[in-house]
Amino acid sequence: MATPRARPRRATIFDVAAEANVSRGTVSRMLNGEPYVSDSAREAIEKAIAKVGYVRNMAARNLATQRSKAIALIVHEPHSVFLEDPNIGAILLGTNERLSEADYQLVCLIIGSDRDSTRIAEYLRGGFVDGAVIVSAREHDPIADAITHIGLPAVFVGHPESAPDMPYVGIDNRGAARDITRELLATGRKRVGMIAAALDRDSGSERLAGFRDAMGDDFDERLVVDFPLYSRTSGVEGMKTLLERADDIDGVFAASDAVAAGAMDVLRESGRSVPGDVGIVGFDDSDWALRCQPQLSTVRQPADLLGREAASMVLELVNGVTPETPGRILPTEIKLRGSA
Amino acid sequence: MATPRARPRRATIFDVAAEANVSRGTVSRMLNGEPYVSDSAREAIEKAIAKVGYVRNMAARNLATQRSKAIALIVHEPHSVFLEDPNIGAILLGTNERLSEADYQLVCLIIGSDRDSTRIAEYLRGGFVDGAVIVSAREHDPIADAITHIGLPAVFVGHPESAPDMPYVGIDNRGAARDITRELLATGRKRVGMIAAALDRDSGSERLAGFRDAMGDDFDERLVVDFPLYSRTSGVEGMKTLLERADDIDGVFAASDAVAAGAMDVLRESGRSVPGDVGIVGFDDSDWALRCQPQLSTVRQPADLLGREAASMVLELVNGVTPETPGRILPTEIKLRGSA
DNA sequence: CGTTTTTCTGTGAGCGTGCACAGAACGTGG
DNA sequence: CCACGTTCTGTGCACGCTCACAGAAAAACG
Repeated sequence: MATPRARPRRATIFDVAAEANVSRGTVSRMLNGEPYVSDSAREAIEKAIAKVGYVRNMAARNLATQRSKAIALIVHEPHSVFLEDPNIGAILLGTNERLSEADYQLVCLIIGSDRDSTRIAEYLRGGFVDGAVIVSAREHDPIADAITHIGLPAVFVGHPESAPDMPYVGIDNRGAARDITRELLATGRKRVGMIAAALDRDSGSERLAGFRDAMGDDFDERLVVDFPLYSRTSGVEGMKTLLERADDIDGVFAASDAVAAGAMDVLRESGRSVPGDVGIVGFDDSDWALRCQPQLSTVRQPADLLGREAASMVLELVNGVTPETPGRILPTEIKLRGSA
Repeated sequence: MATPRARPRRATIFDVAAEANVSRGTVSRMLNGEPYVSDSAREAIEKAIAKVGYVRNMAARNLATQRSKAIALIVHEPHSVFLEDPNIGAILLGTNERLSEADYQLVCLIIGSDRDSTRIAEYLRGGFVDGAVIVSAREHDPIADAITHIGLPAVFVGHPESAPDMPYVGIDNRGAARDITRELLATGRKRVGMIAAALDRDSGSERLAGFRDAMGDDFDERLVVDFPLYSRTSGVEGMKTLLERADDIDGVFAASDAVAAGAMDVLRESGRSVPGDVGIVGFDDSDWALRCQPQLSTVRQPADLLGREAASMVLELVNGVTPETPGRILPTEIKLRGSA
């Protein structure tokens, strides 16, 4: 394994210049795709680069240009949710893909405990990244506050009320929740409840608002329960509570597919059939929806596109383009399957 | 939103030095926790740092020290698997956690298509990262080859035969597969098959080998099917094929929980009961295992610890410590639930 | 063929830090 | 009070690159 520190000195721009019989300036220009490089020089440099095996030293470049060519993806979720919620993974992939195309790097900052919060804030001020995509920010999220304070270009996935002026990309949670609830009602349900989740986030509170919209005068506060997380466990606990409160309940809107899956398991155990006795609808159109028996009627949200779009917006901000609109709303789609 | 490029000049070590009436050298020493800094200087510097709001410029530091304080996590999987396979998320979290503790950053490199492969290799030679953790490397993976060639400190999660000398952390796939298969056999099954997956990876081929070990003379090649991915779809297709080949099959070892879940769905649709008519066991002990009806008997593998351990090993390598053992094997555990 | 414009090239300075070296301040023992 | 070791501090240089500027070469024009 040789001596560990023994990696040979890497070739620099000087070596290339010497090999190609030109100056560093010319090499630099060529590398950055600037005009005014003669064909002969270009050719010689290309050969020299191949010969000495040159690759750019990014630290040096970053220092000189004062940018890092990296964007942070900030995920503020407990680890369990990070694993369970497929949206986060999809957003990550979408963001990563878009950034790769622009030759930027994705740096993952996963905030599990609040203890991490200050460390991350520190990091963001360190010039490691040129911008940030913030996923699943809570209202009054300390990280979000820190970022607006630092003035780092950032885009939210979702639209927290506590950061109204920040650029964001999201979906119409309220409208979609209203629509899917109406679909549920259209199957003739009389006693409809909701298992809400994550009310400290815009997605959670908006979905509840949409449910309320759809229910109108039939809205019954006692048929709404809420939990901190979009998790299967929330669905299990929520459904149990709802059944205790109203055993004649015949419709449930779950704040996410994972929640719905948990609820369905409880219904099955209690001897109720879906959709016969109880109709149930979810939100996300994630893996969970297809794994349920019967498959879940839900709202499809384009999580990967949210990531892509957020990445695009950050890149614009970083390059000094002020976006024409403060936020972008991506379309959702109702997916009717067997569960309601 | 002011002018985009107008972020004020950041305070440097010079500003701190001036403010504290000492020289940059002293500030630098203090920052790096070196000895020989007087208490009075230390105090003055601390105050100055707070006053001018100084944070280290990492680009400069990286340039001077020739290290980046970042480690790459290389995931070579199609996007669908990245989302579906909970192991990857868990490894990511474990790695991230350990690196954070050591003040290193995680840079995610997700290779979806082979097109990315060369780009990533280029990146790794660019000095962006001091080391790498490689997840789910195939045999003769081009990235793995590139890394060994570059001489970048790297640790594999898993142990591809094509990179026998690289440090790795893994589990005893073969032994665990053998044990779980024996559990299945112990329930009195006579016609037992396997839905294998990812035979181009050590985990996949080892699990098949373990199955073979357990079956001994009863091993029947026709009762083994294999698919490229550890996915639910593989389980669905695999189970269909197995039923066609032998409709009296009464036991199945699925190469992962996701595969098992797909297989169970097919069994249910075909009117067979689990574990009554067919016993089924999986591998991973992921979310999937608990979501099945009945819950899945499987092998628990400590994915988060694999990530942690890999991170620890990379950090050692980066700091010039040659690990006493080339690889570390973490223990697995049989989890018996209702499915067999 | 001289002059202006355009294209191309080389050079110096600077980005913010770590590190090695030289030297200052401080105590200690003779 | 001098010599000496220890603790502490300041300075120059290097890291590898980009950028602005000035000057050379080539092209265009009258």
